[in-house]
Amino acid sequence: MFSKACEYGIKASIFISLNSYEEKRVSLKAIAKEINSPEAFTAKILQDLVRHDIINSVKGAHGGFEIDKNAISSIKLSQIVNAIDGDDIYKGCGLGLHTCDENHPCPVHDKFKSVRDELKNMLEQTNLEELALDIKSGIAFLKT
Amino acid sequence: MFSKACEYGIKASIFISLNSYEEKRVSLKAIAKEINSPEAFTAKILQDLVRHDIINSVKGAHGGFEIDKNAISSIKLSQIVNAIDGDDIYKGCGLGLHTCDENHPCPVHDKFKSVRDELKNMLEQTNLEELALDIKSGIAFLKT
DNA sequence: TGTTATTCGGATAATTTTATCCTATTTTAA
DNA sequence: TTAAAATAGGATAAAATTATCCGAATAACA
Ligand code: FES
Ligand code: FES
Repeated sequence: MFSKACEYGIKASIFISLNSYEEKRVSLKAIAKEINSPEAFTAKILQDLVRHDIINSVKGAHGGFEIDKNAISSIKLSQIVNAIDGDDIYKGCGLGLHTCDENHPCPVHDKFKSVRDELKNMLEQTNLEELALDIKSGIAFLKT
Repeated sequence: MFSKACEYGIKASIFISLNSYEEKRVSLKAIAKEINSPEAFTAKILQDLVRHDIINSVKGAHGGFEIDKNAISSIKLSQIVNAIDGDDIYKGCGLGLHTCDENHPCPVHDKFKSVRDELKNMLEQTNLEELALDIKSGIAFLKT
């Protein structure tokens, strides 16, 4: 459904949120360890999120990644997915036609569209805060 | 969402259905042309569907691919997706945890599960016949 | 019987995604 | 001023997916 890059991006963002609530920056190393991802690859993804202004990075000793505490509850999953995987998952045709087009639909268009729209709504309505709280309260986990 | 291989597999199956209703076998070449897919790659996918007993192949002159006319309405999209992409899309964790597990859920589990289940239901309830009919009646298309 | 049309299957290549490595840059603090 | 701790970013490699090529097997038919 999502790319590995996107999965890492989401998990990393959740972990960063968790720490940003406590004014703590987290290092790449700590993130990769926590979400069980390859370090260098994770670095690329974080850079991408920084460029998209979703997270913030601070270089040098005592640096790391953080998210504006006041922004956490307004950052939606859709922003992260968009930044990393683009909008294909929302707009693409289920059977790979060049574009999904009501006026030139593929055979699964109607059925596919409703699923895709539900996914879209889910991603647009879910914010980082609620996800982070589930980790904090111990009812959800970032790794197996 | 689906792999290219899966997209081709679905489109090919629809086109074969369409012809099987009229007792016509279709060649690899005709299929690839109709669904706008690379021929040799499509061949691999068709072989896969044959091995999974979803479609039937006949070698030699006047050979080609066909689907048992009486089976078309009972072949579900889910069978094709399963044959080609496996069941990850139904059962996998949205954030890539090793398994999706109610008792050890990732932060998006609940929200993701409902989308995934809707997708699953859609694929399990959609059969080849209805898709083929949409092509036949001209309200849907297999290529751009 | 031989030729032609076809699928099958193995080997290989191209592309994309995922992952690693190394150096440069920035910042803190001793 | 120097050392240490960190991110940035370019180059490269590994793995997975997508795509191509070619000979073998099979079946129809002249
Ligand atoms: S045209 Fe295929 S999903 Fe809309
Ligand atoms: S555990 Fe992640 S979707 Fe169920």
